[in-house]
Amino acid sequence: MKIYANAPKHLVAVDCIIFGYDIHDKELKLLLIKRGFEPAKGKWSLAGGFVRENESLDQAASRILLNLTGLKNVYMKQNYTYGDVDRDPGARVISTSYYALIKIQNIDQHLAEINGAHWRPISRLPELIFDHSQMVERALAELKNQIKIKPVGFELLPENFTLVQLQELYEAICQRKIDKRNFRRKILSMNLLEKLNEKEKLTSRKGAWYYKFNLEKYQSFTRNGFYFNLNV
Amino acid sequence: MKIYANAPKHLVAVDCIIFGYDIHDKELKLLLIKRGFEPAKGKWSLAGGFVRENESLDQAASRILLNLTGLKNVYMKQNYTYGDVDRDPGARVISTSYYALIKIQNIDQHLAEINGAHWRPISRLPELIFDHSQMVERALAELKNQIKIKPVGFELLPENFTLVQLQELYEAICQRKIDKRNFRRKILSMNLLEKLNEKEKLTSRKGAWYYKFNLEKYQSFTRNGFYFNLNV
DNA sequence: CCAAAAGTGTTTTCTCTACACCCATGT
DNA sequence: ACATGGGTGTAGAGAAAACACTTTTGG
Repeated sequence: MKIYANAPKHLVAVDCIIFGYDIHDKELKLLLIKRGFEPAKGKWSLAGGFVRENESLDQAASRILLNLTGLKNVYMKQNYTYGDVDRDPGARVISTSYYALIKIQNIDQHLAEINGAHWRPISRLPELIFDHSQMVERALAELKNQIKIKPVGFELLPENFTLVQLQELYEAICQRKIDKRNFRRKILSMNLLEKLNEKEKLTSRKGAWYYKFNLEKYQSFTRNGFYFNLNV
Repeated sequence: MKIYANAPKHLVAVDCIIFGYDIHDKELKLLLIKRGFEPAKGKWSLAGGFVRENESLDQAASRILLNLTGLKNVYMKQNYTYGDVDRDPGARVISTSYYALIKIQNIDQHLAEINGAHWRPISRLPELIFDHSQMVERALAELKNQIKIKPVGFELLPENFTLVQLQELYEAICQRKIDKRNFRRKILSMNLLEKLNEKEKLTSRKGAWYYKFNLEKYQSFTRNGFYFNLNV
């Protein structure tokens, strides 16, 4: 039962698992920061911060991401709240994790550098402080699920992308090889992609057609009971 | 970036969405309480309470459930954290919701009564305080997903149950009619149910065989890469 | 013997998977 | 002309869905 007076108060933080995808080396990456203060100074951690008096958790997460990357209006999703008493050796801190999907090429390099942020491939992460590795694991598990049932993969790609690149993204996240013909049939049959009159010519002589995701179509299909489903 | 000193502190609460299932009227229910204090005294709400200094969020949720129902070792799962600044008009409170699946017949009636707790069918819920309706909605959505991919339905049934009862539970949660033959074939083919030498004779002359869920089998199958999947 | 609920198989449809060759182009 | 990556269709297997009658037994 809630009794407002005399109820204890707690430090509440938000930690951001910032995913990016590099179309060139075909790897899913995390934006990590070198912690600049005690405890655990110099160790790798997620981008985090305390929740202020007059901001919601969502706002805190957006603020932290903005300060680190200069990005607004990014796909972010709350993931889990970590509340063990001793999870942070500095003090009792309750922390809610959010994951963000960003277009890696859009971030403000200068800002990121100032804050000691670095991209690290998900397959070779350094040791992280506290329970941050667990946060990453949980977020990655959710991303793997989400990408099959919601068109969130496009948040990680440039506006225009080729079907090869899209497939490589799915392979990087699902960590398995996908059949090219089956993949293309499935994604194209949803009618969510718009074929552009332009080719990507850097990686092959023939060139690959660019596509882009059509959000309007997706939203109108969704209103009619359509469900995204890429069962890869 | 975290700066421990001078960071603001917040009231942190836990709210429990307590699901129960009545095999007789075949309805999914919620255990709600009449709030005994201001603000919103006399209104319906979820069971909640503030997180103490020396307990984790999980422990707080278990404590609240125990105090209300007398039950321990119940299936509980964290669902979402609600952090809008003005969600509680009494003060700024950040609240993490947990849902619990309990066997309705096991609760301590006396304790529940003292605390003003009442079962209400999910289909005809009263208006709830604050954002509690939203909490219920989100928890129910997750339950609908979970019940298809994890054997959590059994948490809501008595130890021994008939296949008819199990199907009715699925129909109540998924809110749709399920084909009897397909349902039985799927659930039995997983080899998780043990047929008992006893019949339920109250609802029919022929009687229906009792079954029980075999947790050991489930765990050993799970270790071998088996996934529960009742695609209803 | 009849009412009421439990229990039981088969066919059809659809979805998923596996698989190999031609195309376009820059050098 | 050839090397390189892009693009394309079909057949077979397995899963899901649709469907109706028989069994049991208390009264």
